[in-house]
Amino acid sequence: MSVTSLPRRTALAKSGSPVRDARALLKGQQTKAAIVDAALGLAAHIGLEGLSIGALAEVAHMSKSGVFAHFGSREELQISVVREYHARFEAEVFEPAMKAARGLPRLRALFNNWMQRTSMEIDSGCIYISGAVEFDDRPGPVRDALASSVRTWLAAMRRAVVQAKAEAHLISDVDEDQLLFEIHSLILGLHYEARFLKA
Amino acid sequence: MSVTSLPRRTALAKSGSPVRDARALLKGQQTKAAIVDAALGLAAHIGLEGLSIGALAEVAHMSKSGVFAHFGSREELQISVVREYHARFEAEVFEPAMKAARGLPRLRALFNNWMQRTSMEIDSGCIYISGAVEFDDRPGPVRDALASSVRTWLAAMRRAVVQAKAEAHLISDVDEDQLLFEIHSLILGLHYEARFLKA
DNA sequence: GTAAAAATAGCACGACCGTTCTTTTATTTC
DNA sequence: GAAATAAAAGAACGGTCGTGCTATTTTTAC
Repeated sequence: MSVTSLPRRTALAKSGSPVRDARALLKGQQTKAAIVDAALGLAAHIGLEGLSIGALAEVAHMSKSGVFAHFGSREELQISVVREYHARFEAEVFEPAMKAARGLPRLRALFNNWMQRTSMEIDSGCIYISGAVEFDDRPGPVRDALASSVRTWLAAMRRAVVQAKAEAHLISDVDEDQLLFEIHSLILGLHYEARFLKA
Repeated sequence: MSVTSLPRRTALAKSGSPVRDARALLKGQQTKAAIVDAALGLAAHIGLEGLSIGALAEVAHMSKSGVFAHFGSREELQISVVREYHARFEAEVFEPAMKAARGLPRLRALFNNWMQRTSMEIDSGCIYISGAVEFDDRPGPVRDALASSVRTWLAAMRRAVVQAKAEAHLISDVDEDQLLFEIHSLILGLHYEARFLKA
């Protein structure tokens, strides 16, 4: 079995002996992370709505009920996927750009990272985009989690625009919200062309 | 029954008495048109993938098999919906704009009609956008029909840009494809904000 | 009006879905 | 080690799906 060969990740547990807490995750948490990882890969291709527990179980080499037990409902699984996507997006797009100087350099870094990620997602898809289409008419916790993540990211992007304007790196009468909207739109256009109209 | 109160549409039949041909569609064609109409309304909300024959039958007040018989497969139904959407898009966005003067006026008219339709689709959705997300990883005749329709429309939009440049309504060094891309992107941004991030 | 043909309904199928419950296995605690 | 506990599997449920087959009804043709 390859489970024991997985890298042990440390984490703070809510209670219990501090000895274990400092060493590794419980086995359950470990496989749960592996399931979410597989689910994210699957959802990126076929969408959050297309994500089925049966297909996920097959990919994860587990039984349906084994997978299910970790989440309690399909909705909770979808939310876990959204949260994981959010974390990776932040780590890959947001955080590296924070090393750039405040103002236009940082705004450029953010946009470049965003574009680069979108380009690399050509064969996997962005769940902020596919999820928006799938859940724009479907209220509920999944949509809420999705919208919350997107709004968090757009707010970060907006801060960068405001700062660039404050640093006088942008002409003074630029409309922050309009610029943010146009940046976002270009990403959506890139995604559409690359994913759907490719070749 | 309201079927007889539907507007009778004339059409060329493949054979048979010319007397009937000039008067009305066969009953079958009539209800098929009604089914496609209902299917389009349904697909606009829940997507082409979410469109199920059972749900459609309920909306159309028919049996599943009654609906199914008109298409022979779910795929054929989806393609019919795409074609119907294409026809309406053309009639609503493209054709009225052709009355505007060639060049920038016509380009503006096209863009305005496009924007207006997108705005009115806030509570129904655009299947050129939702379909792109649903089928970007799913090759087949539905994707082909969808991509063909979108490409036809984008090509028309591009012609308008080229003409506007030829009429010297645009500065001479504008890149037609880049402008087309930016126009398309703005529509996608509008759709995203209005449908998903609303309120 | 009657016969041919088309349209629709009814029913059943196998497949997959999310979920629940029970049993077995693996892990942790002492 | 053994006992306690967590994790995973297995089987079954009711439901919906697309689709095929066979009647029945409605529409067309003469």
